[in-house]
Parts: sequence; structure tokens; C-alpha cells
Amino acid sequence: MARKPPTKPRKHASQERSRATVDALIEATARILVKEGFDKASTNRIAEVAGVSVGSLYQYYPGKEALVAAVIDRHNQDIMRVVRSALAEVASQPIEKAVRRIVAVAIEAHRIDPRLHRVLAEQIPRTGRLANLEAFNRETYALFRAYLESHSDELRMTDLGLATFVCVTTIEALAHTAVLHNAQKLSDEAVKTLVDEATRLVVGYLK
Amino acid sequence: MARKPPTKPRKHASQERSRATVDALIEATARILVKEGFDKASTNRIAEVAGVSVGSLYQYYPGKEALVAAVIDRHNQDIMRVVRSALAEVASQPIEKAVRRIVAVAIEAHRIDPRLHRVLAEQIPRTGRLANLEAFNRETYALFRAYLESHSDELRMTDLGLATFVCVTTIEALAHTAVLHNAQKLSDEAVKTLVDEATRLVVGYLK
DNA sequence: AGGTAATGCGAGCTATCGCTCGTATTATAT
DNA sequence: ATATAATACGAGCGATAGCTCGCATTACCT
Repeated sequence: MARKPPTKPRKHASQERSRATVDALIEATARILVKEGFDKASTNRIAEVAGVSVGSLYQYYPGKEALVAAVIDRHNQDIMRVVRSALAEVASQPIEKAVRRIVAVAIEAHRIDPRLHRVLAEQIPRTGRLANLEAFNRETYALFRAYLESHSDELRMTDLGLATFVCVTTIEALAHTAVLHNAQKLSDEAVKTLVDEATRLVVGYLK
Repeated sequence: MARKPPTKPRKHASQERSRATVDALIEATARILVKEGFDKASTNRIAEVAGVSVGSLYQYYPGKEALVAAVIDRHNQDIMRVVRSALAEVASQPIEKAVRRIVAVAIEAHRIDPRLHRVLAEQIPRTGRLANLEAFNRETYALFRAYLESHSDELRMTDLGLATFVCVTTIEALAHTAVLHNAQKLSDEAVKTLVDEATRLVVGYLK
């Protein structure tokens, strides 16, 4: 199988100057990924775009995979912020209303910088996906499952783990596919119908 | 954005000797993808593993992307053979029975050489996915939609295009995720429950 | 002010990649 | 048997990648 290059930062930048450098590197990586594609994201090019030398780059990151991982991380945090707050806000609502909101948020989340999201979705498998995406998924699973548990009286199933798997996978796939592969399906009107459909699908399954 | 390298074969091999060469190249590409990862699949390495010279490789393919595309093609044809026959066999059955079978087949299809499937799923975006995966999806969509049309009296929705999108996306995502990310969920028993759940999900949505 | 640590620099080494091209080998046709 | 086309070979070229290292610059401390 494939090897796994290191993705951890090297030196933890302490002064402010260096933090600016690190930011510039991550930002440059994101820009290149979006505007030039993964293959052009060489360490030399990243450093150039960031207005920083390769040497400095290697002081903070062991290679380009680590930079990409950092970008993924930042993006995931943006997404998780939205997801977390939505699931908190919805905790005490009945299933129908809650699911509808969750579906809407899933679509919203995929629309955070969708061009970056697309490139990352394509490239995540090639990077240290373990820590990043897996952690992201675990948290989503945990949050959703917690919701189901606290509303188990409204449900008809016993295996909440399985139910979580089915719901999260379904919602994520619908949002993902709609946003990334069917850009035209995204007039506000179309989003509304999609939310309706997905909600019916999931709610019908749950109760 | 990124450019798109050519993926069409060059010379159409006519003699038998050359067809053997082409086969060896494709087979070697698949083996390397599975056992060493996408990054190691250089043209030099592919030729080496195939027991063929680089020169010969470039007589038939313009580059490694084309080889990968060929592997994808072969794999997709394997899958589509299964999917097509299942959808034909199911054409006259009622929704419940048909969906159950389709879900089972989706899982089966994902279990055709799953290690190869995984690498391809990861790498398809980087290749000429247009012709390959898009064509595959179009056919799946068309086949499934045809089924829905001929059973529209059992359904309660009007927009069959949307329904197809929802069903195909959902079934594919559940099968894909279960097979690729949750290998342990795949005891025969677990597959059975998963099929049950997915069937309930989709059938409940359709009628 | 002077000293030390942190940060930044970038020419350039090595490795590897994609790919070509002149040549050798094998098949087919007559 | 000879000619012609098809196929195979692989050394090696130019490009580019990842990465290091010795040196320059800037910040911090007392």
C-alpha cells in the first residue's frame, strides 16, 4: 500500500512574525489548490506565492502534505463550528424540525468555500486523512447520536449506532453530491425542495 | 484551475503480441495502484512491472493518466455488468422487493476488488473523470429512473428526476461508505441488517 | 548596547519524472 | 527469401520536485 508522509508541523511558531509566515503559507496553499490545482502545489510554488522562502517553509512543515493537511484542518474547523452550533440549537426540538435544520446546515456547510471544499474532497484521501477527516466524522457521529439518544422515545429503532451511520452518511452524501456535482440544482428554490426531500427521507426512516 | 491531460489510447493495437502488451500494462497499473499507491505509478515503474519498455508504453498510451483511465474503465465495466443485469432482472418486481435487490447489488458491486475500488475512488477526480465516472453515473441514473417510471403508480412523487437523484445518491453512499470505511461492518449478518435498513429508508421515501 | 535566540533566506544538490528517438527484433506479405 | 510494416527496446535528455545548509536579518532580553 501507500506510505504515509508526516503531516505534523515542525516548530511551533512563537513570535508574531513567524505566525504571520505560517498563516501566509496556509493561505497560499489554499489559494493554489483552488486556482491552480493540487499538482501545482509544490513546496517551491507555495513558498513563492506566500512571499516566503522554501527554507522558512521547511522550518514549520515537513512537506507539502503537511501544508495541505493544515488547510484541511482549517476548513474542517470552519465547518464544524457551523455543525456544532446547529446541533446544539436543535437539541430540544422534535425530530422533524431538527432533521430539517440539520439537512439545511449540511448544505450550508458544503457551501463554505465550495471550490476549496471540492479540491479538498478530492485530495483528502491522499493526505493524512486519519487525524483530520476521521476526527471530523467521529464528532459528527457523536453529536448526531447524542441527539438520537435524547429523543429515543420518538424513534422506532433500537440500534442507534446503525441509525446514526445511515442518517449521517445519507445527509452528507446528498449535500455533497448536490453541491459539488449538480451546481445548477442550487437555486434557492431547488435547495428548498432538496431539503424537503431529504427531510422526508430521513424522518420517514427514523419514526 | 488544473489542466486536463489526455486519456485516450494512441495506437489501436492490432496484432496479438501488442494486445498482450497493452493488457500487461493495464494489469501492472492496477497492481501498482493497489499495492504501492498512486504516487508510485510512474510510467517507468508501470513499464517495469509490466515487463515492457517505456517506449512501448508510450506507443499505446500518452501518459500515466491514460493508463489509470483504462483501469478505471475496466473496473467500471465490471461493475456496470452487475448493475445492469440486476436492474433488468428487477424490472417487473414491486418496489419493496426491487429496492432490496438493488441495495444488495450496490454492496456487491462495491465489493468487486474493493482495494482497487478504493484507490480508484480516491484518484478518479484527478483523472479524466468526465467520460468515465460521469458516463457510469448517467447510465445508473437512466436505468433507475426507467424503473421508477414504469412503477410510477406505486409512487407518490411527481419529480422522478429528483427522486432518482435522492435514491441513487443514498444507496451508493451507504454501500460505498460501509464497504470502504467500515470494513468490520461487513460480516454477512451485518450486510443483511444494512440492506434491511437501506431498504426501509428508500422504500419509505418512495411510497 | 551588546548578546543570544528566533526567524528568514535562496542557491543548489540529488532524485525522479515524463517522454523521445534511434535502433533492434519480430511478424506479415509477396 | 526478401521486403515492408508492426512492435519492442532502453539509454538518456530536459524539467521539476523535494529538501538542506550556511549565512543574513530581525526580535528579545538585561
